[in-house]
Amino acid sequence: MAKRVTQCPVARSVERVGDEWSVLILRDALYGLTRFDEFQKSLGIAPNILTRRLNSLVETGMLERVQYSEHPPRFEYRLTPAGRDFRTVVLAMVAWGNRHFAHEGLSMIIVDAKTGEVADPILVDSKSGRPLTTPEFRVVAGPAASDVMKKRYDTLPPTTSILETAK
Amino acid sequence: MAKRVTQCPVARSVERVGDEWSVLILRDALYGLTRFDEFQKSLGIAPNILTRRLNSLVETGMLERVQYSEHPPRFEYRLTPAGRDFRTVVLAMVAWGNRHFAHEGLSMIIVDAKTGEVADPILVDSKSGRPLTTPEFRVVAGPAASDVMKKRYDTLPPTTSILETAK
DNA sequence: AAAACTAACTTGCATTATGATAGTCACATC
DNA sequence: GATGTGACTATCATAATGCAAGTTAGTTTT
Repeated sequence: MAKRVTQCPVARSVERVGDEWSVLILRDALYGLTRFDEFQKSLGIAPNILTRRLNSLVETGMLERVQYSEHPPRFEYRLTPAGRDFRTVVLAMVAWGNRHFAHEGLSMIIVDAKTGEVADPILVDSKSGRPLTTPEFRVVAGPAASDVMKKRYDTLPPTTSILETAK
Repeated sequence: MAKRVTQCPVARSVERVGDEWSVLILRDALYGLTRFDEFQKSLGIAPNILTRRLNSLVETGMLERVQYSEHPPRFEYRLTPAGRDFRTVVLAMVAWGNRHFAHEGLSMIIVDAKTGEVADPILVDSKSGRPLTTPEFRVVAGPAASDVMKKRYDTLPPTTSILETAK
């Protein structure tokens, strides 16, 4: 895809993790993997592709390449704060995938570390605690929105919008 | 990427929306777009690519191709329940993007539709209302997990894991 | 001290996907 | 009859991905 100059936070996310490997690499990094060959074994990815993806994740500020041994020279890839916070998106994917594509039962769940009770992840407003469902909450242009973004997200959508209104 | 047979809900999500356009198409569909040329104009995507992506989203159960006019024959792409629920992942991306890549200010925000107050989206457990942060919550293998998944997610990670434990 | 091993990559080349442009087809409207 | 619209398909150049093999800098084994 051509490089885009966009304000949309979704498009910006896609620029960073919008290929087929980056999300899986970050999933593994969030799980605790840090080394080149760990990722390679876990993902079955070709080494040249892994190199490219790791470099791009470093460039976009998701990972950091850190030398952890001088003799021999060895490197590991550590999550940056932004990369660590990508956990929220991964967990949203886990929850969504479990809701719709786990016909033979759940193979991955989120549980309370102490009690072991299964958690059911939903998005809420941190202040009010209310779930971010439609039509109670809307997506609108923010203070720094460009004219294009304003035009798009401050007017009513062309047809019934799910981001704005329940169908 | 080669077709994978995996249980991981993250990988399953990536199979469906792991290319550079699908997430943006779904973003637009969630906004309310349904027609071929609406997507084309909005995204600036080549028509042959759009055809392929729409077909793949229909195949994977995210969209439905529905004829809304017989004379002339006209079609639109409607979100399935799974596609509509993908809103949760998109909102997680919006929140994450806003937290880390909106240095010049927010261009897209989620607000209370009535009061207009800005919402701050976080993931919580729907039952207890507690935020799904580490180390209070862990990701573990579920009842339908394969041996590979069990081995991976029921044992302690190789190094400190963010999915499991705070760094 | 040579041989094998490990981690982290490159290089070369075939295959596949993407992207730009142009063209098609069934209608509808002027 | 000419032009317009919606939803594409076809062709071909460019770019990305994938596989296999090779490289480099060291460490460990025999």
